[in-house]
Amino acid sequence: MKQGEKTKKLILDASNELFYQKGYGSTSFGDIMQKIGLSKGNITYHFKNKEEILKGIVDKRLKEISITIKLWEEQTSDSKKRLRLFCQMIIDEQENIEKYGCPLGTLTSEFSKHKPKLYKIALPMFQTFREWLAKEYQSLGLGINIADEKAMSLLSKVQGVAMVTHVFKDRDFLLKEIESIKKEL
Amino acid sequence: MKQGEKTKKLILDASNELFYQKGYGSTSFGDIMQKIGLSKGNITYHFKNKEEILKGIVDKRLKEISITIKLWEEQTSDSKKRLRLFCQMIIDEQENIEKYGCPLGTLTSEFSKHKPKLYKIALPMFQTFREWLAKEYQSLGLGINIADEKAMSLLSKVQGVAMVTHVFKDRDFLLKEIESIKKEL
DNA sequence: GTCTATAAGAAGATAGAC
DNA sequence: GTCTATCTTCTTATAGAC
Repeated sequence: MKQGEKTKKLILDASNELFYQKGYGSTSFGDIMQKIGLSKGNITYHFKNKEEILKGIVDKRLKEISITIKLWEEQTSDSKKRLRLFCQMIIDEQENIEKYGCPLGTLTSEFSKHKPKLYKIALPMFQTFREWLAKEYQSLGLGINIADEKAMSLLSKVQGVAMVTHVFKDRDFLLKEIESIKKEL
Repeated sequence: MKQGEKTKKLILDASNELFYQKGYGSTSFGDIMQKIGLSKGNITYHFKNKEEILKGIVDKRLKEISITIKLWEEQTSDSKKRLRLFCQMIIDEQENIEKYGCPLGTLTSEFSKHKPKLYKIALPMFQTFREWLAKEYQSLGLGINIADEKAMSLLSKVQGVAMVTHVFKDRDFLLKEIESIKKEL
């Protein structure tokens, strides 16, 4: 990898972490470049503007989501078990969720009210999960509409748990509630 | 009411609305004062700083929450019905929730990651509902710990619905899901 | 109490030296 | 490619006239 590509990747990784931990709006170019030990003037050599960084992050995350889903599908062909693997993700990430909330939910929420351009960039991450969940519910014999409703319902439950866990800093709640959601599947 | 008090109330009402619709961070003094047709230089005559406006809003909302709860308690002494009235609130506010999310959830989330001072100001609104829900679950014969868990669980479900409804702009989902939550109570 | 004008600071973005 | 310095814009907050 060339030096330029290397720095670009460093900026993306640092931004991804900071956008999650502090939020997009509260993360400045200074924060990002300080984290990787370069001067902040550098950032616009690698990215035209802040929005382009977000796009880079979403691309990166979408690829990671695809890989995660592929792993779940390789682990089992049982759709009910796959849905449980989806829920398990929240348990695996419990520490980060308690501290920072859901990485998808908090980012998308930050944009949904009044930043339509950024919202459109971030939304596909959510949609990917929604569509995959609906597909798995269809495999369980549900019609396409009901399957999508069930997908939304599961997304909703998991987002609620992440949100309340984060707001009340209560990881015990996360564990109990996710287990209960898994059982009800 | 004196003129000063009148203007102060106007600022609080306008801020309350804008903080909900645009978010706290994205609402400027200019936005607020433009909404009520006064010069923006005026604002610090009535409030020391932006944080004080937030405090005023939270005070106002806490009073409204108390009144709402009192109304629910007057409507029925059946705790299960009271819990359903809590859920019904989301249905009554469906239009706003679709557009702007939950007024409590989105505000608290905005602060929870990296603005601890503002977070502490906003949190009591959530706690009020949590404690009241737990009290009602206790009335249904549950022990104090289980009652609190059930309160968290209901808060979580409702927050999830509000969040997903807002992010996907899907009011139909809200209606179906809240009705389903009510039935399961 | 409200106005206009402005200070002070932060953030995104640009320019030119090295 | 990275640095330092600077520009511009926005926002909170202040000062003084009316």
